[in-house]
Amino acid sequence: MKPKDQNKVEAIYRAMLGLVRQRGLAGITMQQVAREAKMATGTLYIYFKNKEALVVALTDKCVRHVASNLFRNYNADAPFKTGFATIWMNIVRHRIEFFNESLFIEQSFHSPFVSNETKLALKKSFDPLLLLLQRGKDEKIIKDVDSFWMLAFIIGGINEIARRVNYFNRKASQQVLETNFQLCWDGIKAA
Amino acid sequence: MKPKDQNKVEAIYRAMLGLVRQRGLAGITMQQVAREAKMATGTLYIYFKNKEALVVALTDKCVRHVASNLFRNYNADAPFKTGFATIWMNIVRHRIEFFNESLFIEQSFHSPFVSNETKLALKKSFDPLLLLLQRGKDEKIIKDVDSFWMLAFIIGGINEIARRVNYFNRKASQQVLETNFQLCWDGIKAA
Amino acid sequence: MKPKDQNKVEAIYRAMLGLVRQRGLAGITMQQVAREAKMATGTLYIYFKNKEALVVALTDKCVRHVASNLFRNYNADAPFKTGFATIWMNIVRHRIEFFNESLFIEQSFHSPFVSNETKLALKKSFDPLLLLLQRGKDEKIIKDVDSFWMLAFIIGGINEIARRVNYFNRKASQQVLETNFQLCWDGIKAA
Amino acid sequence: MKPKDQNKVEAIYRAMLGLVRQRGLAGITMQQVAREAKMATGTLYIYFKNKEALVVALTDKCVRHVASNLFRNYNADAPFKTGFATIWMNIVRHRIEFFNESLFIEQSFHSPFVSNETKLALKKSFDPLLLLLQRGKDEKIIKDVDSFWMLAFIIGGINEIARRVNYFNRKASQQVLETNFQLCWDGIKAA
DNA sequence: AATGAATGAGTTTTCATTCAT
DNA sequence: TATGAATGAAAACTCATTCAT
Repeated sequence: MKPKDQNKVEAIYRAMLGLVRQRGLAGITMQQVAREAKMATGTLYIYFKNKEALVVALTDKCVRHVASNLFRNYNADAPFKTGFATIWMNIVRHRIEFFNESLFIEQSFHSPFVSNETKLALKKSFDPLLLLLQRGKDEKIIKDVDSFWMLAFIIGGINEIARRVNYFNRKASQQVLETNFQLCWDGIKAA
Repeated sequence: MKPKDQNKVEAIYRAMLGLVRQRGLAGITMQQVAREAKMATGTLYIYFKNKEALVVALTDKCVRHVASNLFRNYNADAPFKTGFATIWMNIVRHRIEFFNESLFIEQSFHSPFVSNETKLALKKSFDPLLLLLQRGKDEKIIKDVDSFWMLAFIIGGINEIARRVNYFNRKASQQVLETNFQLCWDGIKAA
Repeated sequence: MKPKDQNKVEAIYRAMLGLVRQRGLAGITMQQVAREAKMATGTLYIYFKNKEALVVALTDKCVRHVASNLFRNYNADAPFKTGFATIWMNIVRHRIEFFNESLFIEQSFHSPFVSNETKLALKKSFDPLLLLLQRGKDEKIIKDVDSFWMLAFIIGGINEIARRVNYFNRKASQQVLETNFQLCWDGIKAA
Repeated sequence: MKPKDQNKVEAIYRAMLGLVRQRGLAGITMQQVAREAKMATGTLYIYFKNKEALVVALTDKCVRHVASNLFRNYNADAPFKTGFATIWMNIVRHRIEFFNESLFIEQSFHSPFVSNETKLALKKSFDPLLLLLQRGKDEKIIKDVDSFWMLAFIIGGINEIARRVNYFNRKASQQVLETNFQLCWDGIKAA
């Protein structure tokens, strides 16, 4: 009586994420995943019906992971800048630490597998930030710019930091992050 | 690779770029490319030795395309802000219009095909911008922030604009671009 | 410009039929079929979407083949016994000569692939015989037995002849067939 | 094969027989058998060395089952017709009731597992009937037709009755059986 | 003995590449 | 050159069998 092993699922996920970075999502073979996760190919199919199911499940997990981290320690009652800085730091740290997950999400969103539902879920996880931006605009703290584009500005900068940390093997010290936050903040703050 | 018929080559490139967006680079088959380019599979191999050669050639082309557009109309002798705005607009317009090319570059950089040389070439195409940023810092017009991270800030915002235009089917009017430029400018300009 | 090759389809069918006899339907691998048909495995998939499609197509073909042979040379206006003998001989000869097809039909009917439609088509191909039996009963030439069971009696005997010819490697001479027909005829004819 | 628990063995046999009808012998997986027999896959291997051993054992059992039923209540000293009718009824009833076993025998005979010995055993189980037919011929009660073909005629009709009862879900009443016997009898009886 | 997850060889299917036309 | 059927190596997936519990 051997129960299904949650560690195996984790190992499979870890293997996928590691490989995506090297080969790109569709360049990955199930054999590679199995080898990387130290199990037989057949075992993958005990845990996932097929490759598509694996991709879908991992995408969902990554999307939920993002959502669960975005607003950690965020207090909606704190002053605007405090709240915004908290979220900004959350996102940038998540993106850096779990860069492979972001990469995986991006790639899987370009595969024919992932549902619009999942795509929407990712988008909706940013809603509280949109709410906060609205409040900032109401309080005249930040510029009165369409939140869609302001979010682009904020997220874009963050993404690129994470990308560079990972691709150019740079360390993002607290100092660096604060400097970068300053650029972002000066960009959005009301004149 | 005997480009007797340059139209065919273009058709193949166009097919690749269109498909990458839908399926991701590695999800593409040569048959799909051929069908999309309205020719027989065998014909692809008249123009390109194999799939790798096709990916490499297209990557090179896209990288050269970026480089050739970045500094269009840029006058190194103009005032800093004028020059910077010119470049910023060049990049954002290129990224929006040729979004599929950017996507392709990103994906092909994750494939085992593309050489470091090509990757470096892309990086180097931004050198004049780095030069300009240095001048801006020297002239105390912009903040004294490591150009590596300042570039991240600038490019990140631009990337995200292009992404949103394409994924959310938004129109980026001159108005929108100027507003976004303002955010960026306020971010980098010296206090 | 090489057109799809009908000979290939025939070769595949022939290979399948030959193999079914040795291994049973589900014991056949696509590789075996390909080897037997003297082509590469991949080629099978040019002609048939997958194994199931191949089985279905061949089943249909065999069923249509039976139907097309049952009533060859049959003249509905001839005396009952003449007509009946014609059909009886048609069936027995078809079953003997194309024994592998019968075998294939039987096995594929036990697979999860084949539609009820196909099964019905086979059943319906016997309708003219049922009609003839009815006439024979009306004319008091044959016994007044439910045609369903009378058909069982007729067909059962024929099947077993074909089986024995093939399994025991016996020759079914005209003489033998006539003797066997006599058994059948004496069975059904009115007292 | 340690038949500690005969119930398990029976359950496995029952599962096999049920599945063969639906999927065909070679379409059956050990997992399906296990599920159907309400036990774990591993358990099958406690009772049978491997799949082949299971098929062989069940085939033997089915063949022995036929043999044991053919001549039940048969009295070699009774008049010919009485004896023949007894056997005919035995066979038809066995074939109808244990149709899945007949099916299984037929399919397993087409697999590479079953030995010629087993095939011969089945054939030999009909010997007493052949003997009886010879007596009938000697006594001029039945036609002087090669017993090989006369048996084909007799068995063929029986097989088809069983097939139709099972495939068309028809009930074979005593009445129906007697009618069918009459067809057979009229076929073989001397002119 | 019983279980069912794990294994990996074997099968089905795909796809880059070749080749006859 | 252009075609697309043919090829066969490689990928996805299955399943008989084993093994730790």
